[in-house]
Order: sequence, then C-alpha cells, then structure tokens
Amino acid sequence: MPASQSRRERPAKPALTREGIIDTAVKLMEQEGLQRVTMRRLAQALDTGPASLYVYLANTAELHAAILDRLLGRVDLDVTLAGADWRGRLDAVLANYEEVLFAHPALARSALVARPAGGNYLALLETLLALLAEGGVPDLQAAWGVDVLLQTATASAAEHSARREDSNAEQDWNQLRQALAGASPDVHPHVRAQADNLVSGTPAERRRWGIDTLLNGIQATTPQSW
Amino acid sequence: MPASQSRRERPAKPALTREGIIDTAVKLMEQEGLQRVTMRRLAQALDTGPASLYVYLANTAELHAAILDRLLGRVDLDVTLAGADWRGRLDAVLANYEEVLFAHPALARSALVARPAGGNYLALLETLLALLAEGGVPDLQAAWGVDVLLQTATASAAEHSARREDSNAEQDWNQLRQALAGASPDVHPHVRAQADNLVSGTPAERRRWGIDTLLNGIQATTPQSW
DNA sequence: ACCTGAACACCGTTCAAGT
DNA sequence: ACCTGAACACCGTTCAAGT
Repeated sequence: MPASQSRRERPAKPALTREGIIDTAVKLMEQEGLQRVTMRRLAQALDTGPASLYVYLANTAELHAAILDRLLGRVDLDVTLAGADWRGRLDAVLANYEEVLFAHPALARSALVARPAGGNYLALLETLLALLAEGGVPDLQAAWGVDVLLQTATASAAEHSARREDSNAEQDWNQLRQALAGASPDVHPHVRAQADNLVSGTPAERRRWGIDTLLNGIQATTPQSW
Repeated sequence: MPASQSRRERPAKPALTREGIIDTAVKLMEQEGLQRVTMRRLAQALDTGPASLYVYLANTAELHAAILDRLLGRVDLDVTLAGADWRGRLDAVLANYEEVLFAHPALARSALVARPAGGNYLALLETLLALLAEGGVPDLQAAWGVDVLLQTATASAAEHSARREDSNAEQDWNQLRQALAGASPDVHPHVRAQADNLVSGTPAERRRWGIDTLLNGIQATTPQSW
C-alpha cells in the first residue's frame, strides 16, 4: 500500500487552484454569508492554512471581487419578454441584476467601490449598451448612462438587502421615518410636508421609477449641452 | 492634599458623554482615517477601556452613523452663487456634499447603507427639497428624486475617494480600462466600440452630467405614468 | 447608573522554513 | 514553485464585578 493512500479519513484533498478556491468561497458565502468568508475560514474549508491562499489572492478585496464576478454570471442577459420593448428588457436585466446582488448585501456594497473587471461584468455592460443603442441613445450618453444605471441598481440592492439582513438597518429606517414625520414645520417645512412621499412606494415601484427617470434623463441630456 | 489630586500626570480626564466620544472619534478619523476608528482605539484615545463605550453606543455601526451626521454638518447649505438658478445651486450643494464625503471613503460607503437620521441630514433634505420646489418639480417626483440624487452623489464619492485612497482600487480601474480596450469586437462589439467613452470625462464632468441627467429625468417622469 | 478588567472568539497578513 | 506553521498585530462584544 503506497504511503499516499495510508490515511484516507477525508476525501482526497484537491490541489489548490484559484478557481477551486473561489468555488469554495461562493459555496461558503451561500451557506454562511459574505461576512463569514474570511481568509481564515476559507482556508479551513479548503483544509489548509490561511497563508496558502495568498499564493492565489493578493488580499481579501481581490477575493470579494472574484466572488462578485462569479455571481454576475447568474444575471440573465437573454431576457426575452414577449412584446417588451428595449426599455422593458433593460428594466428586466437591471431588476435581475439587483435580485442577484440582493442576496448578498456586503457584496453589493463592495461592488460600488471595487469595480469588477471580469468577463461576466463585460457581458453585462455589452447587453446594456446594446439595449441603449437599440433605443437610439447616442453613444456617449449611453456609455456614461450605463455607469449611472448600474450604480443606482447596485446602491439600491445594497440598501434594501442590508435593511433585510441587519436588524439595525431596519431600526435606522424607522428612526428616519420618525424624524421625517416629526420635523418641525417651521424649521423644515418641506421635509414635514413631504414626510409621507419621502418614504412612499414599494422598492419595486421606486426601482421602476428610478430607471425610467434615468432613461428619460439619459435620452434628453447631451454632455456638451452646458 | 486631597487624594483626587495626588496623581496628575495627564490633564484631568473628562467625564464620558456621547457627544464627547463622537468629538474624539471625528478627530481620530481626521488624523488616521475611519479604518483606524475602532472601538478599541477610540477607547484608548479616551483613556478608558473599550467596554466603557458600550454605555453610549450600541455598536460600531452606530458610531459610524454618528460620525457621519457630524460631518454632514459641514455641508454648506447656504450656497449663494451670484446669478445661479436653482439648478446651479442644487449642483453646488451636491458637489459640496460629495467633497465632504470624499475625504472619507469608508464613511461614504456606510452612508449608502445606514441612512443617517440626524439633524444635519434633515437640513440637507430640506435644502434639496426647497430647491426642487423652486424649480417647479411636482412634490412626489421631488421626494423620490432627492433620494436618487443623494444616492448617486454618495456612491460617486465612495467610488472616487476609494480610488484615491486604496492603491488597489486604482489597480482595479486600470484593469477595467484594459479589459474594455481589449474586448473582442465579435463577442462584445458595443463595449469595444465604446471603450473610450466608457472611461472618458473627469469626475467633475461626470457628476455635472449625472446631476443634470437626473434632474431632467425627475422633471419629466411622473410615477403614475406607467 | 455608570464604568471597567478580563476574557472570548475571532480577524488579515507576513515570513522563514520546508517540500 | 508552491505550500505552510507560527507569529505579529490587531479586532468587536460581553459580562461579572466594582464604584
């Protein structure tokens, strides 16, 4: 019996690869949330020490970016809504993008800062640019527009998913409602008058309006116009 | 000599108060950055143990929220640009808001998730709502609009300041430029064609266009229109 | 009521040494 | 080249005990 087979308590430990590490990281995130995907825990899941991961990943930020790009692969870019025009399809893609991020607030937050540069992000950009082109949006406006569209969708996902996950975020929200409703009509007349409007609408309604607003603005606003 | 004066190596240790703690936290942040404002370091700066802070603050998130509201007090809401219309003034307020957040990327990031409910935030909302009202923007559109305007400004600050602070974020950016420029004309034709446009413009130009785009959209888009 | 020492249960990252 | 044990320098939060 060769020495390599003498101890077989666990399934053969697979060789470390960047892909394999990220696979495990995604699984770990799905089971325990991104906040549990630390270098140490990930190493433990891979049956090694944390130092080993630094052969494949420069730091935690790079790990999170890699996880994000993996997740972006789940966004359905081939939405074929029967009879939907380009706006309807663009809305569907962004809604789906938000849904994917919605499951992982911390990831959405990191997406706002560390732009992914992976293949799946490129594919998402391509789809959005194609839809804007189909809608006759001039090139530069479309290019700058996708940025704002994605930024809004990402921020939205970060906010709403955090509100669901952290009980603190929900408390913050209630505190804000109270502060708005209790605003003095003398000091903050507009806030007071608009207290209800400021918190009205479902997340879906807000998103829908936000995207529509952005699209209307993007179509109407030439960068050189001022 | 009373016992209370027998040891006087350091200036009399001031009694802990929430305000005092946050004062110290803001100073600490200015000197060493938000990432250094931990419960432990803050306690050290206050010449006490970390457990003492939990009498006044429920957790680190609450600490960061309090710091944020303090900083919001520095946004100049009385911009009186000679001859500027409401749009010009709104742009100035948001530019100033971004500047204030720009100095502290981590804070900008937290602002996206934990909405501040303090007095300074209320004052900012009031100013923005007043400017939109002056511009004749219908109430509901104005209420939903300030949200998107602030969200965009916040996300923008978070992104650009992170790029300045983390050398990693700058690397990410360069990687993205490369990925865009190197996109295959067959697989990602729109991305390839728009590679330059996607990264063109200064942050200021982008912000200006973004706000203008948003305002045009907000004015043109009724929530009930679909 | 307010404050705190000490502990619990963790982190990221580096580096010299091994294979 | 790849991998790792061990260490360095930290974290947030709790809780029993003190004043």
